[in-house]
Amino acid sequence: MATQKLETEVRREQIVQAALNIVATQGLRKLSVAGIARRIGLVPSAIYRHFQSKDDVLDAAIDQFGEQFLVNTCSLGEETPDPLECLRSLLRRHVQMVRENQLLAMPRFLFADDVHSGHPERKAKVLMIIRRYLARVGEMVQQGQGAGRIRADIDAGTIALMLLGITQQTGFLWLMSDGMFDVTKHAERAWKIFSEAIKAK
Amino acid sequence: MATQKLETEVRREQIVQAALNIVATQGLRKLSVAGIARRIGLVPSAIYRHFQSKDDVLDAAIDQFGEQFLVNTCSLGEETPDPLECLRSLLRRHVQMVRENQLLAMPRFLFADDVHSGHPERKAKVLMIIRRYLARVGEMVQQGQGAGRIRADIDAGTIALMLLGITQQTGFLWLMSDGMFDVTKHAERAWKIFSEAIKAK
DNA sequence: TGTACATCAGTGAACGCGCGTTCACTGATGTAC
DNA sequence: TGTACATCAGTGAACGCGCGTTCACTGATGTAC
Repeated sequence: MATQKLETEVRREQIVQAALNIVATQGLRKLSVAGIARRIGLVPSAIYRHFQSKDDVLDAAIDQFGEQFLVNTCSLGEETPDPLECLRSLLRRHVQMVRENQLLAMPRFLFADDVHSGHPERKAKVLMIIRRYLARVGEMVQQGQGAGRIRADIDAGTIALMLLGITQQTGFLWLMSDGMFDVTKHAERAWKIFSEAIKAK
Repeated sequence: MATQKLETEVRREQIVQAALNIVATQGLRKLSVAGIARRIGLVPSAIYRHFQSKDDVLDAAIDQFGEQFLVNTCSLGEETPDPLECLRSLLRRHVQMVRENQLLAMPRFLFADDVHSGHPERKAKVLMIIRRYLARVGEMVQQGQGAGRIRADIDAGTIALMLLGITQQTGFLWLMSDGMFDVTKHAERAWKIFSEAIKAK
């Protein structure tokens, strides 16, 4: 056979991305060393040239997911001046990630299995991703409250959680319907109700 | 050893309940025939006196979950006349189920693993549970719209989905925080924002 | 009331499959001289 | 420019563990006579 040789850095990226794709589309239980290897045209044992264990691959995949998930929360503040529009854009981008089957990885990491129990550090890692998201969204909300765009009598953390809730909901619907449900439309409707509720009068 | 003998009907209930508890508290991956047997003081092979396979146990556990989840949606209509109060009661009861670690079984069935892929009927079964929930809640909403208590310009299905979203959100927070987060308080806050948004003016 | 027998829940040893992991080996690439 | 050697990604066979499942056997319970 003799597959083309590539540097370990390249292979590591390929392996992590393959693992993340498998988790996002098929779930954590379907993640196998053999499956990862097949995706990038390698033999299972070749994975061990680049990672010590399957667990190490999983950890790297969670990190990778965190970056892909949080990248949007960083830049938005500068682009869009209006905090409400900012929240809306964030929701839209995450709904887009759902439609590209990227965001499903999160609940699959969370609810699947041994993210908990055997691996508390791993759970803490996922928790940190969510904390960063909530902190960033909370800042946006507080900016909006300071600017008189968002009702100041509602806890900013609650608003951040509810926005995450809408995103998670679209992921849930996308999964349940095998991509048939129009999650974009649902997200727009939910946003309409939600944004009217938090908008300053 | 010689454990006490019990009728197969009794054992079936014990097995299903044990399986459901394991899934709800530890996740689907931690569900093993040996684990189920240990919980009720049997030897693994004894399970096969009462079920043909582990898959059969899982199917029965999903059915059992569906009953426990939907039981509240049925009776509420008669007890509480006000549709808005009715929705609130339903949310409260489901938050209570979250706190008792019962409701976590749903996302764990859904996101865990082979509920999909290998077993389309199983996914359809979970889907049906959710459809029944949404249909029931949708009815309540429409009653509320007819009675002038809920805004009639919002799609009833969207409202039902958002209420489910709040419930799911509390489950997510409960899981992430290992039960430390005050999900009841969060649910009350979210309900306040949500109910104000859908209440007829 | 006592005996023989059928039924059936429970036991424990064993099997087999999937899968993560190891290990000796290969062969291409780059570097030293 | 050519040769020897070190490095290291890739290979394939093999191992071992976990776990679902099977099977022959046990022994308690209830019923027929």
